[in-house]
Amino acid sequence: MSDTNPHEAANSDFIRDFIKEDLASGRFKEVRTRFPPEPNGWLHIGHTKAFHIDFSIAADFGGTCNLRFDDTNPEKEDLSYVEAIKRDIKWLGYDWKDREFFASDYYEKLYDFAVKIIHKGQAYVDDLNDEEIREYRGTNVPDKNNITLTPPGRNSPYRERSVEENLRLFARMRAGEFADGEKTLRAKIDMAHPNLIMRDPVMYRIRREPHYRTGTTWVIYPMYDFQHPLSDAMEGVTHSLCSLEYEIHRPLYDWFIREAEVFPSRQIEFSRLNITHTVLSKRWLLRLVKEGYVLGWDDPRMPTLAGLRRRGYTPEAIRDFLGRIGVAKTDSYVDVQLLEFCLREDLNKRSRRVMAVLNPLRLVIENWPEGKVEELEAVNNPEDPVAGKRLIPFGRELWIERDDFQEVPQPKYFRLFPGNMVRLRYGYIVTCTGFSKDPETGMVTELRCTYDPATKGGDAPDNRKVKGTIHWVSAAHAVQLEARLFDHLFPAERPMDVAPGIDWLATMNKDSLKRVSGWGEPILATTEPGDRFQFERLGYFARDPDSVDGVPAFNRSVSLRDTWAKIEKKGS
RNA sequence: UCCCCGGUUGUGUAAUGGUAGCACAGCAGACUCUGGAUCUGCUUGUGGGGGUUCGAAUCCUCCCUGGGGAACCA
Repeated sequence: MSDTNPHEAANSDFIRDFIKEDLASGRFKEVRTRFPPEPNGWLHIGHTKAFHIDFSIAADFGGTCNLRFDDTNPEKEDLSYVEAIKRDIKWLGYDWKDREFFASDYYEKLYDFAVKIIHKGQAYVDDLNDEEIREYRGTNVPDKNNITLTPPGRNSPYRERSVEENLRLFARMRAGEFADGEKTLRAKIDMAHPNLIMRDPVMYRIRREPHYRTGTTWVIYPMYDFQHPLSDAMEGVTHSLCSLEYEIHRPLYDWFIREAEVFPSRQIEFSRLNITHTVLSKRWLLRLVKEGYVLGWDDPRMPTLAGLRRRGYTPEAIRDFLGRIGVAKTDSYVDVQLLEFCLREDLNKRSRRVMAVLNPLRLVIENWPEGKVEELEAVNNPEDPVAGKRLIPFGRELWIERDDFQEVPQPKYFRLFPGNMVRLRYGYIVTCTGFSKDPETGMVTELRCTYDPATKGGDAPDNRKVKGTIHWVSAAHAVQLEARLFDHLFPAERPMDVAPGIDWLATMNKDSLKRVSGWGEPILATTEPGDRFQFERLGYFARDPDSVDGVPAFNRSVSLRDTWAKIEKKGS
């Protein structure tokens, strides 16, 4: 990708500073990074921060970034996730060229490294089961209430097996001579280490589970802590960038590199992305899907890349966002409004304008001849002259937005009310002469206006001030459409911070999707899924792949900035 | 409890011993055939105490406070 984002070019960050030091000191001669997704779920906006950092830093330093699937857990991984992840990364505009790797391709080499470490007397086969391991580690009761002490762990009774016995046992583990969970291979480090990660971590486990790539070739699988540093080293990764949760794993990362005597990759950690009104936890997102709170992983309300894409987000907007949020070690919560700002800014420049009415009210122009139709010229995009112009039909009966009429106008309201004049965008200036009401409900059913023939196109030859301009659609030519209006899935700014004892699902916005039926310009009948428009005065919309009974559906990607809404809110 | 890592306007992020800046949000105004866009201006910040220094967001120290960790997941 050609990176033109000024924000990331201009700013330095602590990772880039480290890299500059490493290059200056000669610790590394080049920069290689990697993005290591586990193929067990869909990519969301949080992951994009990680791979944006990996790819853009490599690009900044003239280096490369590998895509490596960290697929060492056969129980959760699947080829379909690999495909989805690749599709999403490509869509965002990042290119790993031919550097596509799989940790599962390294199984044989990793096994050899394990043997090497056993030879050095730094690993042993343990017969303890998972519960016993935890107990021996000295912390059988994880306690968030800070009551328990952390005693030093105790050595496993199998810790002092001879190298020969360990070698023999490990080979038998691989050969499938033991049941799942019966034995593990553990690094022999220090059971009294203050960092519990270092208390003889498990390197290999036995699991008779077919792997999506290696099938039933293996019954032992390497653990992340063992596999990751060695995979990095084998690929010559200089800077292994990951999120803060791995910070306490770094001593172990370095330990395996030292003991295996391989390329000294360096791990650097940064804080992961949080966004207000959004959850970015795989587990939470899975529950939303599984329990039907959303329509699927690609529901436009989801923070998944698939969801954002369907919602109408552009790769450019997301990349701009990623350049603006920065990189640091502070736990951060980025305002979702920044993401929305980036989208508006991008879409404002590039999307065609079109008129659509989503809450229709009939307007009749009393002095317009029955049956007469005129074609009026409209600008496709005032921000982009190249986008050209189009013709839209105008007639005696129009649909306008119900909100654009008030029987008794509130202060500062300058749209339609009895006696007031507004401009119909690209049409004529009209004056409201009356309206009808449903006697039962009190709802306004129809508006009547007269038009001024001298104002064709919307220009007032006498320079009279017309404060309001409203959008409209000719009723005789209107195309029916469905608009899907979204609100945050979570009303709380920080939905993950739920009070103890409260199920976060109970805090969800029950009304985050509104489907409304409306009318649009004729051109909207010929759109394709994925097409993006600005519906003037309403927001940016993207045509959804889905449609009901041939009525095209449009997702509101983001609303327009709405100054009036603020005025209205203050007035109430 | 122990170990690790953080705390700069509402939010995010710069300043690497020398004028605390930028963006979003917010507020006010200008302009406008989208109450859009654009433009202008404004408010708000170095968690606290002590120390080093001519000078501290930055270095030292104590405290306060937030996050992470104790999987045969990654």
